[in-house]
Amino acid sequence: MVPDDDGAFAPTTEDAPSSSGFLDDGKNTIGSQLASRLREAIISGELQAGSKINLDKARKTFNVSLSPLREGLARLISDGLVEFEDNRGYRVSSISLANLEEITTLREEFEVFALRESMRLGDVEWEGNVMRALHRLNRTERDAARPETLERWEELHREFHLTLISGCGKPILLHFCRLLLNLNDRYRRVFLTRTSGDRNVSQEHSEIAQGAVARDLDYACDMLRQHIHRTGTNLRNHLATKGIL
Amino acid sequence: MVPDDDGAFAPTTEDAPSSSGFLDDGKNTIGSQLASRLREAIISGELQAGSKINLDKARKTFNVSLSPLREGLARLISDGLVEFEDNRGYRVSSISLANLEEITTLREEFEVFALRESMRLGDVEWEGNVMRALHRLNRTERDAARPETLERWEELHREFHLTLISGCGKPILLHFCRLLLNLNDRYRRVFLTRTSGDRNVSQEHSEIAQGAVARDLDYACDMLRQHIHRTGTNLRNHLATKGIL
DNA sequence: ACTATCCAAATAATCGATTATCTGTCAAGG
DNA sequence: CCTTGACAGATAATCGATTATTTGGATAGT
Repeated sequence: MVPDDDGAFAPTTEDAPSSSGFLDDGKNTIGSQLASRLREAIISGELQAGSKINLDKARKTFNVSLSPLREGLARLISDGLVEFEDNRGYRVSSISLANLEEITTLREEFEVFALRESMRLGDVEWEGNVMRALHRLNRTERDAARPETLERWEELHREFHLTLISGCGKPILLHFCRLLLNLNDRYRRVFLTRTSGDRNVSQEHSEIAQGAVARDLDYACDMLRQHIHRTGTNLRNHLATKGIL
Repeated sequence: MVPDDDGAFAPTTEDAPSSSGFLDDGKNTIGSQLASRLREAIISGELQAGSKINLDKARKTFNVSLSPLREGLARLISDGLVEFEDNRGYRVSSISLANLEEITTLREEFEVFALRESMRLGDVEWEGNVMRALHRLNRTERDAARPETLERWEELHREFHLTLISGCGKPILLHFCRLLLNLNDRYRRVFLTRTSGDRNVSQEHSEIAQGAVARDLDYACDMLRQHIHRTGTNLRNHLATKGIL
């Protein structure tokens, strides 16, 4: 289905976008399952940024042995969500204004570049995937009162952004973007439970998607850049407000 | 020394550039040592691209237990040099024309961007580091007959490129560039034991470095881009010649 | 011959116990 | 009162053995 996944960074344990999963989707080994659970725990803020991860406690919490625990943590290192130091153990990556700003800047650079390449190279199937992802996202409500809707929305939002750039034919670039999206999502999950009033995010997504399938390179790229930039600005404000320097 | 290493991707086990290492430089745990040895084995081509890594054999070869072996391999996954699949084990990342071309393209985009940021933000110490790295590189000969000189040159070359962009103040970006450099170096180590006749690589490096410290943004970026592009072209030719599709 | 099914060897994943390293605390010496 | 060193508890790293999964080949059925 995906055309070229030859070299490094072939998708390792990412979720398959397609809906009809009749064959088991990874999640096989305990290590994999742990990676997923931990990833969710970190991105959702359940595991506080910067906090140390005590192996013994984690082992008991998840009822597993050290080996798969380390295995799972190792993957989160690749994702940039966990840091490690020899003989000093693991800790959840810390957050900071500088970190957020770097993530935003790099997303503007890389994601926009990837979108441009997708528009240049993407086929009809890619277009279809984009429109589907857009539709599913826009039909999903975000209700701050019901956490499960937030989770669902986050999932579809992530899916939308990844689908947009999925036509670029550059696995490594996709890997980088996926990673940046992970890091970015944590900030949003933690600091932003609702959209700032002066934005119509659904419309922003629609504009990007429509520009993309119409191959209006400059327009779509510009819209995406602004979209990312606005989110960055909003997050920065909330970060400042809610206390973290 | 390095200004901000706050968020994700603080340097994990990278080699310290400075020469006078009076305190132990990481390399502590067996896992770390293994990661280094395996990285060198892969980049040098000793471990063939695409080949499967049999845990049992590796365990015996290196006289270690599974735990540190997996630990080491996990790090190489972060480096993009090893791939992993649940219940199917590890294998050395394969090489391909498409992969090489992506690496080259991304280096042109990211490394040039990082250089521009370095010139914008770098301080005098950064300038000094660049000039030192340049000097050390240019004073080192590459003799195809003596492998140890090649290794030494590769190390200094890598160091030079990383130093160039080390002033950008963006740890994540640096991480990405380091990764791309790793991937790229393997191609060079395997396919290119000497420089193509029509190039004066030392001079290319000098031009980039001098443009950088003179803060001549456009010139330095252009030189770097060309430098990367030429290497990509050379590698592509050798790849085609020496048989791999 | 061709496919499907089952078995055994190979290989990966996990566990529980052991060893090595670190961290904080307290006492002795300056 | 501050520094230094040693101890003990906490924590991380490693090991060897055990369990689970995959793979290749032999066998039976069509």
